[in-house]
Amino acid sequence: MSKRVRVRFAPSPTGGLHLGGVRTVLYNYLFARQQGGDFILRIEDTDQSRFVPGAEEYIYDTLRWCGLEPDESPLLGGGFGPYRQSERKSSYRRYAEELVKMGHAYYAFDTPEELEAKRKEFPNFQYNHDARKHLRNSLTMDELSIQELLDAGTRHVIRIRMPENQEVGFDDMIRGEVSFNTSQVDDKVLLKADNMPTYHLAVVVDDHLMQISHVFRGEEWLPSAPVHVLLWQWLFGLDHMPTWAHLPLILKPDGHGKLSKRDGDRLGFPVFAMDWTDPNTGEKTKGFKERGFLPEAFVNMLALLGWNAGTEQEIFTLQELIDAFSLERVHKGGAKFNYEKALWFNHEWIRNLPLSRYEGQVSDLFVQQGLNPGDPHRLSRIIELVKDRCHLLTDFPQQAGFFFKAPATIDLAAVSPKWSAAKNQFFVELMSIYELATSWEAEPLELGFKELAAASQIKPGELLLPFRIMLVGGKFGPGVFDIAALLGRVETISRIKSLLQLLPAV
RNA sequence: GCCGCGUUGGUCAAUCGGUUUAAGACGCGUCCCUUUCACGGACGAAUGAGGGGUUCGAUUCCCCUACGCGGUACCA
Repeated sequence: MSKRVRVRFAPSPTGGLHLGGVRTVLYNYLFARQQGGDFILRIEDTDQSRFVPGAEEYIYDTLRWCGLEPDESPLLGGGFGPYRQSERKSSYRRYAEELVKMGHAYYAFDTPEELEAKRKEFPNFQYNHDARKHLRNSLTMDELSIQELLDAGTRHVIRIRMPENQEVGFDDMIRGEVSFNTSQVDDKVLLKADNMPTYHLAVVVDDHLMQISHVFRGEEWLPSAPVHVLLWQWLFGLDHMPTWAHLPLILKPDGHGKLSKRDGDRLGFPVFAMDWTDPNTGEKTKGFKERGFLPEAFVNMLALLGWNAGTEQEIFTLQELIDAFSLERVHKGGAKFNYEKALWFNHEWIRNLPLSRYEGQVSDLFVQQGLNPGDPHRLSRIIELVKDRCHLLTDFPQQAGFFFKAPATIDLAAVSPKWSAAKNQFFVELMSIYELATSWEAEPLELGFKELAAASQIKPGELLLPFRIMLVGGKFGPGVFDIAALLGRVETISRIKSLLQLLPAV
């Protein structure tokens, strides 16, 4: 009885993929891998008016970046293709016709304009079992005129004929028993006038043809689930219907409602996985990738948004997620997205991942900022030194820029109020000592510094901050002597000298 | 409006009727460490929407109300 696990992610290629979409991918992927099943990517491009060039490629790129690659897709192919619904167009009509023959669907000749007018007249208008009695469809017209219209090629759609007052329920993996009364759901269009199926027909037909065993989708689909269940019942039999799981939504951090790309702009964090530029409007939306997130952290954070292992573990590798994941532990309620926590996840991953995983990207980031990363070995030491202070990959240039270029801005106010002739003298002497230092390492540099301080009768604490400002320009960064060691003799002395010149004479 | 799904601290959340003074994490506050900023450590503030039941006993089960969200397209 146990059939092979086959799950699918079925996005509509209309723009960038946002958090919620990627999380749906993730849960599909985790389940498939854990169960030794297949993860399929199917492109739901049945709405030709919403075609957006590049959106499909964006999906591939995003899945690749996240490391959530499908087993079958339009690109990869597979035994159940084509994987783009527009290319399966010809296969849908016969199912719709079959439903008409069974009496579960009907032709409707109302034009979109007519229906729009109706909705304007009656705000609560629904094309349901009641309304259909008064509209232009094959239920209200005689056989002959229907045939005439059809023969004449009159534009029409095929609608599902929802039964009256019937309870349709199913067992949701996350929510348990869910049921709806059919009188409350209207006669959804199954086949559009352009012969393309709507989502309702296409999911059912394709999930059947592709032998999908489990469907994980957003909670926004719950209200139309009875349509899908009925379609399964009539077309392929309830025994073959996939198991459903409706995922909770990801909500705005403030206010209310589903998280949308607009919230990102408004609140200053990414919502899409990667940067996306709408080719039609030119509108740019920022992505987590370009913002400086590691895919490991992004995936980890998403997994925990609505699911938890029931243990105290929060940092998970993909493999650990595959092993620990379970639908039973997915929350029912929606989760408000928390960017602060996302930053924390990224910070953890920056600190724990081997440098080799991301030093190339950090190097690129330096180049983008006009800094020359130079020797890779030195770069690694620098990254190692500052990574505790970086929540994002993009924080590195800010946190370590002074290693590659003398500070552009100098926090003079941090030193000048307490500046004195004695301190000035100290640094003049320090330069001579460093000039002659035989070993340019952090420890001996610190030792020389402190011995001189003692000899000058100044507390080292009074001198350390000025020294830091000289080298770094501000009150941040790793230990000063580590910095001096990596900066080298020439640069260190040069920076001491230039600050001394900026300070007021005393 | 109607239908559906939800509701534990500011946020993510554990608890699957009974050693719980209701975990843990993020964030926040205080302190320690650090003669910078972080990291780290210690401590702290902060939670079961309201009302009825069921039960010896409810955060846990049921009902009602409130609130939130979703849906209500020839979009997905």
